[in-house]
Parts: sequence; C-alpha cells; structure tokens
Amino acid sequence: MSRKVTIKDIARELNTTISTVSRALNDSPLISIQTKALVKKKAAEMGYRPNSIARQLRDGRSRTLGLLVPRINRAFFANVIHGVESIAKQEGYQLLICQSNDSVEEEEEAIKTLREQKVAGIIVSRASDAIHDDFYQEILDDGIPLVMFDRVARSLNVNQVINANESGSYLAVKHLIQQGYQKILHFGGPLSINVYQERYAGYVKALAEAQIPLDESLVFRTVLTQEEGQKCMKQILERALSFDAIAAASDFSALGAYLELEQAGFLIPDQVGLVGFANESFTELIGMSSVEQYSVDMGMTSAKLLLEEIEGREKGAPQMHRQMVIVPKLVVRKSSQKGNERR
Amino acid sequence: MSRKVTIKDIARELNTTISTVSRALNDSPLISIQTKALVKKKAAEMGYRPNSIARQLRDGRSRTLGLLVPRINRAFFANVIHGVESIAKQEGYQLLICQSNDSVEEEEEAIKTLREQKVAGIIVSRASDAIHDDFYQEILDDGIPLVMFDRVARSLNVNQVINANESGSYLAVKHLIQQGYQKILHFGGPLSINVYQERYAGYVKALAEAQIPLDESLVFRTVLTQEEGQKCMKQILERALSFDAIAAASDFSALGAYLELEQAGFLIPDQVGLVGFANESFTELIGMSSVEQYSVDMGMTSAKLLLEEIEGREKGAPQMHRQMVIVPKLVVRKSSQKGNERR
DNA sequence: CTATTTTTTGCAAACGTTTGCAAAAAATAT
DNA sequence: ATATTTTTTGCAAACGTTTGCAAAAAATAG
Repeated sequence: MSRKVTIKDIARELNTTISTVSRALNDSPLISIQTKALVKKKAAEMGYRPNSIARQLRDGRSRTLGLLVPRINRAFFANVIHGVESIAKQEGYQLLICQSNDSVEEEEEAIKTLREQKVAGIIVSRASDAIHDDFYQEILDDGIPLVMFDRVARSLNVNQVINANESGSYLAVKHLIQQGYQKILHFGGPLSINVYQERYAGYVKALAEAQIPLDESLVFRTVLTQEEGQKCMKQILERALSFDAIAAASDFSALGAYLELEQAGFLIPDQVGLVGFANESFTELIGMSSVEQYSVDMGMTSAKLLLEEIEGREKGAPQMHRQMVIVPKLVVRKSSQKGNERR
Repeated sequence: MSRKVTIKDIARELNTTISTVSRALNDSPLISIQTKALVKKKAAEMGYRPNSIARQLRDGRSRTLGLLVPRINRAFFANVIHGVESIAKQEGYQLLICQSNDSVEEEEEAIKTLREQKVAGIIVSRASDAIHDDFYQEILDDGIPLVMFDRVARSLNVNQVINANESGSYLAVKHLIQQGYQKILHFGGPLSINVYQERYAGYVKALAEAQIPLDESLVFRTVLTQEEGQKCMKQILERALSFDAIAAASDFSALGAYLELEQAGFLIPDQVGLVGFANESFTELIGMSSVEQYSVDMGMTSAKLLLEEIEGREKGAPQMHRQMVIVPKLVVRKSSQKGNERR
C-alpha cells in the first residue's frame, strides 16, 4: 500500500515544508524540540524510510565501501571480508563486495562498476594474473581513496596492508632446516605478485643462511591450488626427484602434495616435511604446519586505513599513504616435526 | 584533476544538450548514428563515467541485490554467495552483502539498511536465533521482492530455496542403521529453525522405519558449532551414556565430536559411527561422511528466482511465490562404515 | 508598546540522470 | 517551389534529499 513515504508526504500531512522535516529528522539545531518530536512521531507512524540513494546523490559521498577480492569462498578472504565488514558496520558504512575470480579482466570490470556506484573508497587484493600497475595509478590519480591488501602493487604509492611474507616464509624454511630437512622444495606462485616473490625470497634467505646452495630445479612456480599441488607432486615422484621437504607458498598446494604423498605411501613428517602458508582451517585438522596471517585483523586494518583516508580527505587533511605490515607467526604442527628430533 | 565528468560537461563541449548526450550514450533509436559516434568518442575522451546513483534515483530501481547471511566465513554461505554473485554479475546486478552474525537484532538492522539502499530485492538466510516471522511479513507487504534460502520461514508465502533436509537426514540415519549402528545420537539445532526441525524429523523417521524406539535422551539441541560439539561430546563421555553413532545436523558439531572422540581414544568408525551435514570441505580430509547440499547451486537458484520476481514485477506479471527444493545427496566416507560390514 | 535580537520556518537550488512532449531540421511527396 | 511526413534535437520536469539564505515568528530589550 504505502508504497514509498517521502519527507514530502510527511510535510504535507503536517502542513509544513520538506526542509523542516528534513532538518527535524536530522536533529538540526535549527529546529525546535516540539516540531522535532512531532515530525519524528509522524515519520515513524507513516513508516518513513530515508532514501539513501537520494541522499548520496545530493551530497556526493556514499557511505559505501567497495571490496574486491580474488575469491570469496576461500577462508583467507572470507576472514578478511569479515574483518572489513565489522569495522565498516561500526562506522555506518555499507560494503559492496565483488570477486575477480583471479582474472584481471574481471578485476577491472569490478573496479569500474564500483566506481560507477560512487563508493567512498576501495579495498582490493589483486588477481593472481595481474601484471601492470597503471590501472591502479589511474584510480589514484582520480583521487579515489584506495587500500590494497595482501596482493598489492608494491611499486605504487598507495595505502597497503601486507604480511611480512618474506619473514613468514623464512621462518618456515628455517624451521624445516632446524628439523633436519636438507633438500627442500618450494611450491610458489608468479613472481609478478608481491606475495609470491616475497615468499620465495624468504625461502632463498633461509637456505643461504644455512649455507645450503640454492637449487632452482627444486623451485616450482605457479603451484598454488590443490589440483596444481597434487599434479606437481605426482610429476616429481614420477621423475624420482630427490627431496625431503616442501615449503609451499599456499596451504592448498601443500594439501595437494600431502594427499599425493600419503597416497604414494610416504610418511609425513618422517620421510617428508611439509609447511604451508595461510593457516587455513583445514591445516589444523590434518596437522599441517603453516604460517598464520591474521586475516581478520588484516581486514580490520584495511578498513580502518581506508576510513581514515576518506575522513582525512573530507577534512582536507594532508594526504598520506601508509603501509601496514602484519608480522606472521609460524604454527608448528606434526607435518614438519621429525619424530626423532621432537623436543 | 578532471574530478567528475557529467553528461552536462559533454553536452557543453559538443554544443548540444544533455538529453541528446544521454540518449546517444544509451543507444536510443532517436539519435542519428553520427551524433552517437561523436558523443561516445567525446565521452571516452573526457573519461566520462555514468553516475549510477543519479540513474537509480531517477528511475527507482537500483540494480543492486541485497544478500544477507548469518556468517560470511563459513564455506556453505561463502559458496552460496559465490553462486548468487555469478548470476547477479551475469545479469548486470551488483551485490550488497551483509552478515547477521546469527543475531536477530543485527539481522533486522541489516535488512533496514538494505531497504534504505533501495535494493531491487533481498536474498536472506535467517539468524539461528530467529523466532517470529512478522518481520518478514512486513517486507512482503511492502512489496519488496524477497527470496529466503536454507533457513527460511516455512509458514510464509514467500519464494524459498531449500534443501530437502528431512530426506537428507533420513538418508544419513538410515545409512547408519544399515551399517549396524543401533544407539544413534542426534546433535541438532533449535526447532524454531526449519532446517533443524526437518533434520530432526528425518532422524525420527529413519528410526521409526527401522522400528528403533525414539529415545529423547539421545537428542541434543543447539549443538551446532565445533565448540558445542566438542563440549557436548565430552559431557556425554563423562556421563558414560551408551551410544554407538552420531547423526549431526552440522558438520561443525560433528567435527567437535570427532576430535573429542579421537582424543578419548575411541575408534571411528569401529566403535562410533559419524555423519555430518553440509559436506564442508574439511569433511573430505578427515574422511567424514556428510550430506552434500549443493550450496553454489542454491545460491544460483536463489538469484535466478529473485531476478525473475523482480523482472516479473516490472512487467506487471501476476505475482507468484515459488518454492525450490534441492535434493541432497549422502556422501559416504570412512567415518560411518564399520570395517566388518564394508561392501 | 515598539524596536531589536534570537529562534524557528520556508523557498528554492542543487546533485546527475532519464524521458514525454514540442520544436526544429531533414527528407520525401506533391 | 510548397506541403507533408519522418528523423533528429531541445526543453523541462522529475526522482528525494540537503542546505544557504531570506522571511516569519517568538523572545527579549528598551
């Protein structure tokens, strides 16, 4: 029935004008308490709901944040979303969530629609096949508040929230070495993505420190998904490559390897040590060591950073780009502890 | 620099009017191909981006769908979101995603903001502590296109996409019985939520069919999370309650039980059989039988239903409320197959 | 009781679109 | 050439808000 009640309707009922109604509902000091009460009562009575579209159009800003992730149904990103959402809600912002399905095209498409929606700012983690940064430079040039997290464009002067990936990976590999493993494989991702480049660097660093010569034939690129991990492991076994541990840049590829090894009858951790990355919830269940990334905090931090930027701009504060680095933690479980060396 | 380019700016540059520009950009047949080309070229050149806020205000409908789930970081819902998102994107709709954190208050709050955002329609799965339906009746009365999925209000005349929960649960329990288990516990949820009521009904039905008398002391309500499952299991063991299997209405509570049993030295499936519900990805890893719910399809179906409803209204088609029932599948794994009876 | 100040209200413009209707321009028919 | 039709363009209103400024009402001062 009462299709849509507007402030106009309320004004008519009350024999007053829309300005009065608007101000009353917004608790403007210009309005007497009596009228305020009157208006509010009538508004409630008539079932008035503010039209935020109209409001947004009127005053430019939209109180909606855009959030773009590679995939929603992955624990890491789901947790980040959760973190962002909690802060956004707290500050009265809506969230527009998109996924790029790890494709640059979809990523650019999503950004485009987010911009058309006039979001107040954007939080993004890049697709795994992203290469160039000019796209984001453009967003910055246009003055859209932006925060990148996890998979970022390091070269860009932009707010970013990242993991100390190198040190996380370093910790993992160092741990493997301390456990007595010698020939450690690395399952990594494309070096064009900061996180994989950095995790690789951590691997290299730990080996160097232990004076183990780097053997590039032990390094496998773009082994990130469970399928890829399993397939890669299978090929390695077929080729009878000699190794005794795997430091994976992804829990999923580690899982693939784990399943393949188990099926092939290898003993973990006695014959092969295994460490993943991200501490996805399944790792606990199968006793796989991994690197905790504090994903929820990452989301909360990203949201806070973005909101500060947005509000700073509104106040005309000097612009500033911050980089927050979250220090990860190695979670040691069974998969990387050789029985005879367990303390 | 070029803060925001509007059709007005384009019109000025081209010495024409906004109506022409608008029509040209929208490929109206009223405009000559030459002007269309001219306008489009200029628009691209000036970096014009349509302001969808203005567009939405102008023509009422918003091409944004509201999606409200209890929790984002849970595989089932993440997959549903994924499904909804794929259809929405395909049809050119945005998605506004909210979570209720399983609280009715937050749920109502979220619905309120979704309505203020003037979403074209809403897809919702209710909080686990939801009781009454009048809230949703109101939304229906206001003519907002609505689809409920999974946790729905069965009594309401509203579009719904649900699982055949009863038959899923029935299959699970029947399977346990066939495997030779006799004293089967049920870990359930509040009966005010359709899914738990129905899963309980399936449990009851399977027992009745096998002529096993129903023993209410074997039924535990509100054992849904991993923590609850673990705690409940612990108490059961302490009380030395006699049982040989568990049919859980949630994979998470089943997981809790699994861990507690394992810790207590019980053998699964030899001493205790276990079946969960939802087929969360971790179930495969630990070999736990479960009921597949086709979550991505559920999301896609919900989105399609909602879009049909929305477009039907625009065309003034007769209103209709559909109920889609997805038939679940029992996935049998190790946790419910007694060694000696394995075929 | 009038003059001044303070408080409260109303008018009207603006945000960026889309679109019905009228007007102008171009094309066709006489 | 003019009259008629068809194609293309422009004018102006509308969507529901917020807000600067002027006007009215109420309160205070003289």
